[in-house]
Amino acid sequence: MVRPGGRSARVQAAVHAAVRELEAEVGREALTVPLVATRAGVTPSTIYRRWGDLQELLSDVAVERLRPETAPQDKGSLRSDLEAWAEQFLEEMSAPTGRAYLRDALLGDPDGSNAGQCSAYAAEQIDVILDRAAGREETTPDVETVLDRLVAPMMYRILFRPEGLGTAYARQLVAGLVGTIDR
Amino acid sequence: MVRPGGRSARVQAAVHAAVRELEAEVGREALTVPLVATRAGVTPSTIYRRWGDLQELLSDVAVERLRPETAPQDKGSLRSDLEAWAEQFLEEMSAPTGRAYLRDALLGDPDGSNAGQCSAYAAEQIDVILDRAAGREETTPDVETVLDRLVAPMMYRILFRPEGLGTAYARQLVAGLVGTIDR
DNA sequence: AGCTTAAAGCAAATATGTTGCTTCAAGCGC
DNA sequence: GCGCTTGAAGCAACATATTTGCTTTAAGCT
Repeated sequence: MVRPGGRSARVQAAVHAAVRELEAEVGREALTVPLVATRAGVTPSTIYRRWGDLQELLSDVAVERLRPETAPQDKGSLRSDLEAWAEQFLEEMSAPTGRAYLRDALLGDPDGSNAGQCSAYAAEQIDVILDRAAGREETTPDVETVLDRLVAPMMYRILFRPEGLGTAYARQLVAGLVGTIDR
Repeated sequence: MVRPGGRSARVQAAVHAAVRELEAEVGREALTVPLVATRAGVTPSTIYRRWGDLQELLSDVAVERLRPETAPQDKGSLRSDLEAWAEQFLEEMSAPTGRAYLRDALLGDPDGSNAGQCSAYAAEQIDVILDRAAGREETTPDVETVLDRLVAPMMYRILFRPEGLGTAYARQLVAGLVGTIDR
C-alpha cells in the first residue's frame, strides 16, 4: 500500500523532483539511479525497490510531463479546433524533448499502463473538442475515429519516421477526417 | 569501418545468434551483456564497444526479426490483399513476442534508424500489394495513405492500447480505406 | 610478404544493482 | 494521546555489470 500522506509521499516527490532537475542539468543520458538517489537525499535501494530500475522511474516522470496542462482552445468550429489541437500536439511531441518523453513513457512500462495513460490524455482532449462541436450542432465523428485518423498517424510518424513533420501534415489529416464525417 | 568479410562479421553473427538462443532459453528478462558474451565466445568489452549497451544490441536483433520473410499473399483483389496482410501484421505484432520485439526495436535506437527500418519494411510490403493492384487496373491509394489509414492505427493501438485487438479491427480499417479511394 | 589499422582480448578499476537485516514513522485500536 | 503493527526507508556487505588503458590479432592494401 502506498501511504499517500507521509514519508513515502515525500520520498516520491523528492525523487521525481530530482529526476527533473538532473535531466535539466546533466541531460537524460547521464542520469543514473545513484545520482538521482543522492540528489533526492535517499538511498539507491529505495529507488530500486520502489521502481525497479531507472527506466520505470523515467517512465513515471515522463507520463506526468505528457499530461496536458490546459483544455484545448476554442476556435469556433470543429475543424479549426482539431487543427489547432493537432498542430500543437504534433509540435510538442515531435520535438526532441517530446519524443524523448514519449519513448521513456512507452519504454519503461512493463504492463502498458503508462502508455494507456498517454492515450487516455489524448482521448480526453478530443472528447472536449467533440462535445463542444456537438453543442454547436455540428456533425461529429466519434473519439475512436479521431484516434485512428488523427492521433495514430501523428504518433506513428513521430515514432517511426520523424523527418519532415510539420503543421501541414496535421492540417492534411484533419481535412481528410472532417471531409468524410457523414458516411 | 565495419569489415564485412572477416572476424568482425563472425563476431557479429555469433553475438546475434547468442541473443536469439538465450532469449529462447532463459527469457528476455534474464539477458545480460556478460551472459551473451560468454555464449558467443566473446569478451563483454567487445559488445560494449560495438553496441554500447544491451538495449542497442537487442534493438538490432529485434529489427532483424521484424523483417518480413515472405511477400504478401495474392488474394486476387486490392481489398482482400490488404485485409490478408493487415490481419497477419496485426496478429504478429500484437502478440506478446511481437510487441516485445517492437518495443526493443524502438527502445535501443537513439538515432531512429531501426524504427525507420520497421516502417520501411511495412512500406515495401504495401508497395508490392499496390503494384499488383495497379497491374489489375484497380484504382489504388498511394503508400503514404495506406500508412496513415492502416498501418498507423494498428501500430498506435498495439503500442498504446493493446486490449481487444482482433482481425475485425484490421478489416474495418481496410474497409474505411478502400471505401474512400476515389475522392 | 609486409604494413597499417580497425576491432578484439585481457585485466584492473569503477560503478551499478541486490539483499538481509535494522530502524523509522504512518495509521489504527484503544 | 499511547503504544502496536506494518509497510517502507536506511544501511552495509555483496554480487554483477560497465568502463578503460593497453596488448594482440587479423583483414585489407600495396
